[in-house]
Amino acid sequence: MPLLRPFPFKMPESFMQIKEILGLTPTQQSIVVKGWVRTKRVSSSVAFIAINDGSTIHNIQAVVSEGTVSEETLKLVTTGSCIAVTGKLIASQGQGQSVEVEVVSIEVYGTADPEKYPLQPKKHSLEFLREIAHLRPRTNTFSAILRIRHALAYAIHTYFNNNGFFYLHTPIITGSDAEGAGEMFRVTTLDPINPPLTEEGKVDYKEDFFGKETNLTVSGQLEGELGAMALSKVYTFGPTFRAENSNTTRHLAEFWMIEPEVAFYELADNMNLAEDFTKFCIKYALDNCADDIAFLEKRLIEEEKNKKKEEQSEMTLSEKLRFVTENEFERLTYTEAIDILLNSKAHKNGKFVYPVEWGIDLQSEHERYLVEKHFKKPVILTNYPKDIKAFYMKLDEDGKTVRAMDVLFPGIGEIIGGSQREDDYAKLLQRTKEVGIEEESIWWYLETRQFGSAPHAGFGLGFERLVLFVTGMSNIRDVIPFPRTPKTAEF
RNA sequence: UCCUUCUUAGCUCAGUUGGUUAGAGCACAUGACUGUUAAUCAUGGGGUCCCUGGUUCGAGCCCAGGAGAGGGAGCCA
Repeated sequence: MPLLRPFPFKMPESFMQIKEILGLTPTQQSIVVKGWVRTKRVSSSVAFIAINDGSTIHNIQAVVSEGTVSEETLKLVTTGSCIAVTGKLIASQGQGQSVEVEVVSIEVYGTADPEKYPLQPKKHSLEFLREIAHLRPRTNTFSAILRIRHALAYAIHTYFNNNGFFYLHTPIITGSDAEGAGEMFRVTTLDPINPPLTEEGKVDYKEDFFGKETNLTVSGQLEGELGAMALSKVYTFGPTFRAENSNTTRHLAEFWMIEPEVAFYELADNMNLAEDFTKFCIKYALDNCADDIAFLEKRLIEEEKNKKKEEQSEMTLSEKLRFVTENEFERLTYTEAIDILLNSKAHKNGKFVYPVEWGIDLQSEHERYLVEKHFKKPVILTNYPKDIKAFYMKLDEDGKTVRAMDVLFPGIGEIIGGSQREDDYAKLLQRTKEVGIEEESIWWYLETRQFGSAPHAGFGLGFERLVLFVTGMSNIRDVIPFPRTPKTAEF
């Protein structure tokens, strides 16, 4: 990413980041480098210090000639310590970097006892790094992931802004559990030992902070729809919470979700939006995070060497990303997908653990077969049976299926779930009753269908699943700085 | 929540049918080396074998219970 400064303001050299310094032409200009020491190599007359400040995957090399820095100071410069180096920017005599800093002086901001500092210059397992999440951003792998995560967040806002969407801030504390998207986290200020009770002996939430039961949101969609009924094109991008006891590489208790909602969009428009949007974001990362993606790609190739041949992927990370941006997503209905599965060799040979028939909720093995074996690219499945989908999805003419769509990605599974929403008041009311949602709890949602109702559609994208795909990582706990999962809320 | 695998040095792991003083690589420390690229070479220090209980003359290894972690599944984004 090029650094864009809005006004003609020259950064003082003492505040330049390493990314910027590495791009300068060396003219022996004086320079200050501030960052954390990655490695130090000492020989009798010269020492080399590799410094990183997180602005780029690349380190800058500081060269200390004999006699310039006291031995006591140099001794404090260890892996993990934080230093400020003052010196001259010169062309490097060695291979591997074009510029380096000829050191005049070093100030040690913070030492790091090498006997105790856990991140020593060697390979560490991702499991170990998860235990030291407060330090793992200092590794190449995690700094690369965090920079890509940032770039994707920026790309998301850019895409929507460029396409006439407004960023709508939906509430994080919610009084409705209407969507039924999952178990919720209770929000309360009541005394858990001695709560106020009703006459029937139940907890009296009228006494609670909000005067009713409240939870952390599982989705901003319903409020997003309210916004779309006024601003036409809106999106949310915020934290979302699920109290499900899921222990998988694809689920978090706290994650970030993007939910566009658009008035006058029907299912086909929604699919176009989902495809165009994901392609834009991935392309943005490819164009702007080339160094970080190249680093992660190299890391993956190393990792795959230890795998069996059949488990190794056919494409490198960047090939996989380019493949997605350059090919059409395959679009088919649920019913067509069931036919493909029924006619598959896997089904005929009894390879599927779960049986296939019209009406089932597709299992991971079925989705994987469609995406990874049959089509070998992202797939959009539409028009699912109404019984396995949410109450707010628009009923098809046949009365059996709804205008739902799931976007399935290789390796990740469902990355997007969306639908055209039911805009007919009577039908929506009917569905809420069928599913057992109390009318009073979402009166405000139902009312939008009575006052100027309009066809509209939207979807939800799990941000971490997108980051997972772009970084090529395999565990969702490694693409969020501080993961929240069952039994884990450290840091 | 279910299935399954694992837990031995700071990290990654080996440890034979139960048998003396538990090993390796990396990391770290010290020394050597005139420019290194996670430098190289030499030497050295470093252990609650996850916890509790049991079997046994004897347990890192066998048994029971517990805790934590990984992978898969379900639920989903």
